[in-house]
Amino acid sequence: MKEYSVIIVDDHPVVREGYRRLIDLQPGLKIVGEAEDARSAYAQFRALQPDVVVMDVTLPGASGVEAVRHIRQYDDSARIVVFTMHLSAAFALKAIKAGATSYITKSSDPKTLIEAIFGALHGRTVISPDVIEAIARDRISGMGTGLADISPRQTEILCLLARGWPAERIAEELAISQKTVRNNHYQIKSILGMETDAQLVWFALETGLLQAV
Amino acid sequence: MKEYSVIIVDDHPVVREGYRRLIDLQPGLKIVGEAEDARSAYAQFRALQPDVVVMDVTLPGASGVEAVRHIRQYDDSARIVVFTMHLSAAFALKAIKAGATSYITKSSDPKTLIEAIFGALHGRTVISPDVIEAIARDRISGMGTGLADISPRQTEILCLLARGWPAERIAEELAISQKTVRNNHYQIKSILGMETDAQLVWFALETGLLQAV
DNA sequence: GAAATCTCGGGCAATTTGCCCGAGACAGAC
DNA sequence: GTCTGTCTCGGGCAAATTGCCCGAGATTTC
Repeated sequence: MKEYSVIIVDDHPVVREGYRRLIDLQPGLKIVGEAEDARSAYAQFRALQPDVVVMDVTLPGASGVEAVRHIRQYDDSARIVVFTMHLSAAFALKAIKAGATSYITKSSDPKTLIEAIFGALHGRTVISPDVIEAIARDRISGMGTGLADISPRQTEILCLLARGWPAERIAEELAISQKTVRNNHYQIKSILGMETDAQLVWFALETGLLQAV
Repeated sequence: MKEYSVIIVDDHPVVREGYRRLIDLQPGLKIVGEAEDARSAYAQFRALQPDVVVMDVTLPGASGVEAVRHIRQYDDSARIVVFTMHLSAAFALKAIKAGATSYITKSSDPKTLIEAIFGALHGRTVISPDVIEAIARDRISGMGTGLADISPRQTEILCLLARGWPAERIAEELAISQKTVRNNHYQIKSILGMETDAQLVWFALETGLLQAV
């Protein structure tokens, strides 16, 4: 039986231990390397050329989604299983768009992860059921994530607004007038159907535009 | 050598697998039960009377901090090691106040967790170094969490504001006038030194007043 | 080259914020 | 008992912001 090589990427040591029990003990799979951030994940991939990468997308420093994109740019045939705690449709879609083969949540049954890994080896995409449900729910109630409804510039402004920046500082940062920032602020709330600024923060959090510390 | 019993509480199966490798393989410790939410953690504790509980505080449904309090109410001598991904001074202080014996982050070296468990058996409190640092930083730059500076009523209002509720709805909910809500809104921002409402959300998130999904 | 979209901002009424005030309730101190 | 402090609740009012409409120039799309 051929043994496939896996590298695991997660910033929490205890989770990496968990992978060892789940993956390394699985006949046919072998963990050949591990990384705890995006940079070293990429380095490990180049050095070890594993058959599959299993990675979280919330990593210290650079985003895991960036790491996925980066790895796929280097090797278009790379198989990447994203394994994360975030049960968010938008997050999942972002990861898939960036080139992830599969997207599984940490609340899933361990065998779902194993199936996803073997699936990935054959190029199959596996999305865990809870995420599928989240995506469906999202589509039904309100037309996608909403992120698609606002322009790139507005997304940029939303990002800063949600970070808590005052209009004045955003205007400086983007070199536009405060009035424009305010107009966009209003437009964004209006398009997304939000009543308060606090809701904008939650929206940014849910769509993965921003990450909670 | 006496073998101590441990129950583990975490909503992510892979993390529970990690515990198994870290704790169960450790001479002197044995995992006798596991739970994936606050309710069943309490039930398991009553049923199994373990020497130590190792638990995350972000659980589906009821907060883990509540679970800690609940368990300690049932058995004041319970030893509880909180093991979580949240590197937040306020979060840690809340857990300790609720009765946790130790507070360790998931980014810590696994042996820190093991030390904390053995420490807990002897009633010693262990706080992981990164959290200690966060607490110190917090104390230095700006007098504690800030939560102590606003009144209970204001905390209540902050909570709703940060959830994204409009003033109107808060007024209804609390049966007070919109004007009072607005006045408090202003006072809260003023006392905490925040400029925008979005910052309030982040504050509530950091202090553990609210939890990101 | 016409239509659509994005970006940028002006204008203006309606609302909210920022900041100050006072009153009633309720605690603990003296 | 009274006194003082703090909490809660809201009025008032100028200054600032929001909500909503508008138009112009730049780009993209068909």
